[in-house]
Amino acid sequence: MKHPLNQGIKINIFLSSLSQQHKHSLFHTRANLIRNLQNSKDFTSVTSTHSYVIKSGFLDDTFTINHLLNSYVRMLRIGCAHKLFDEMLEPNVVSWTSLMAGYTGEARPESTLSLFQKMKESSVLPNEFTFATLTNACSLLANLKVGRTIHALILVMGFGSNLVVCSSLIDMYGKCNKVDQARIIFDLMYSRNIVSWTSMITAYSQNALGHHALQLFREYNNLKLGIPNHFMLSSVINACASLGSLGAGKTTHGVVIRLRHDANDVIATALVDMYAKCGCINYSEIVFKRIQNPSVIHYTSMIVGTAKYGVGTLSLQLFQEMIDRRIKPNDVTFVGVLHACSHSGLIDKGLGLLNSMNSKYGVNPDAKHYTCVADMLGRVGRVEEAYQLAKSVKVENTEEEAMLWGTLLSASRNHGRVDIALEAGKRLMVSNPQAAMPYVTLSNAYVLAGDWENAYTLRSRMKHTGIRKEPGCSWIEIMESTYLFYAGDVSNCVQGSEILRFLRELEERMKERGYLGETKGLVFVDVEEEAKEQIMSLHSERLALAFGLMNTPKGTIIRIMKNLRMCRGCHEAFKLISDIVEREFIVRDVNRFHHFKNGLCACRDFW
DNA sequence: TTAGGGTTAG
Repeated sequence: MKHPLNQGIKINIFLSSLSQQHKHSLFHTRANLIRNLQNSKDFTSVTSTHSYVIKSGFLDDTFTINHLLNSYVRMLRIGCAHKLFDEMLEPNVVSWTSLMAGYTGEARPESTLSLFQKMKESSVLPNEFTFATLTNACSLLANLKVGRTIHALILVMGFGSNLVVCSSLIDMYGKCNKVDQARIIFDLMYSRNIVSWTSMITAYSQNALGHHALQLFREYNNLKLGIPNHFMLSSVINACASLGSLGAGKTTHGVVIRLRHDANDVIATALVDMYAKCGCINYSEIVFKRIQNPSVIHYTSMIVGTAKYGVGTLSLQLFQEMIDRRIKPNDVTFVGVLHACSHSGLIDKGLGLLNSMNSKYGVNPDAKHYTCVADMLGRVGRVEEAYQLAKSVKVENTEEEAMLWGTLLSASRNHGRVDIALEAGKRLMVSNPQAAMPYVTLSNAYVLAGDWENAYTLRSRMKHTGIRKEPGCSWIEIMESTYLFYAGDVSNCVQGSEILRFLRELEERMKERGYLGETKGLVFVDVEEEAKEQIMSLHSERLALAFGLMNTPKGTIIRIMKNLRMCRGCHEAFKLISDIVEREFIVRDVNRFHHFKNGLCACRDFW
């Protein structure tokens, strides 16, 4: 095995044969080359320094070449990095790890893993960064089986207690939805740093456990372990977004401003996303407009936010704006614009975008884009077209399959196509036999078609196989209190009768505007439990909406709107409620934002 | 010199 300091020894032997003046000159040249590489902002300056490296005779110096390799990795030029690596005389652990990190950074985790296989055949031993990089590749793959194999290897090689490795393992288990396993690793760590705390907060946030994420953040602050950095704060903002917790989100934004992280790109994305998910698209817009050079991710975040808010035309305007500014859209951008078209009834526009994705913008449509289009067609009743499209789509994994055929199942239930619902349901049951959604939705499709026998058979099968549906719930946050509504249960609501009265009024007004929606659900008094549960879920969401209209600022109402299944495919209903909101309920929050802008709301809860 | 963060359809 090579000594880790081999390259240092080699250059020292070489230097010992040189004059003092020459040695000094060489060190100076090398330092300059490395500084140039570290400061490189574009590919041209890296290639230019590369040619100096060759001219100065440093091609055999592993330390310098590692810097060059890392610069290519930073510029996302993995081909150049790999070529350089292949030409290296003595690649060390940093060279191997840097190249592996490069492949992971370019979303090619399989290449990272196969490179590791080659590394094992070499005489270079992996270190903690190699295992952290490998673990990251497993996170990207979201492949728990491979991740566990790497974890086992980590334990065998004696890195099981390493700080760097443990932080990456927490992240990996979090991304594989094994948050309990992540917590076990976190709890067993001998020492932790801000990275390990952030990894655990992120694991909670990404697994819909926002309250746990915020609790851990409070713990970090109470223990006075240090000032949160932008990594930690962006994870906390994401937790607020996942909770739809506007209050906590604003408080964290206050902290961000106080700690002067508001100019950070990733924080800005998290804030745009958080405000949009909390229904405050106007705040998202304020944050967005302050970003000096918005990237494709900033634009995409705004496009998705406006799409979910129901203003598809604004999403399309933003899309055009980014194209005009020569910002290249990516695959997620197209998910956003297609989603916008779907939720705003802009069918022709959506189909046009799908057809031009590749030819005009160089983005290949894949299963997720076709799912958006199937949804778009399904919403307006073009279920047959959606079905034909779905059959032609090549899905790469069960998640994509679930999204595509789940979309078809909902659309066919809503439009009375029991035949398609049955096929979609069967596909979903085969790919994930434990999922409750296909049983419940297909059973509802049967009920809607008057086929009680099949609905009953399905329900029995569900019961027999022990598949249970978690009760649906919705929640709203009013003046720092959270109100939770479980499906079919309004017992915790003190203003129940008032809400019901308002709900009736709202329904009447919707009917006046032509909304036909799901009112027929209310006659399902004798349907099977699961079907009733779904209907009651809808009903409780309406209650939540009514409650929101009476007590909450516009933002919260719109967040609830986002969740309201009753508004699916009904642009008119959306407009109606938006009108009501615009007229009656927006003043208070605007004033609150005035204070917030001056940083007065910062640190109230968390510090 | 190598590890952590952002946007995603039912």
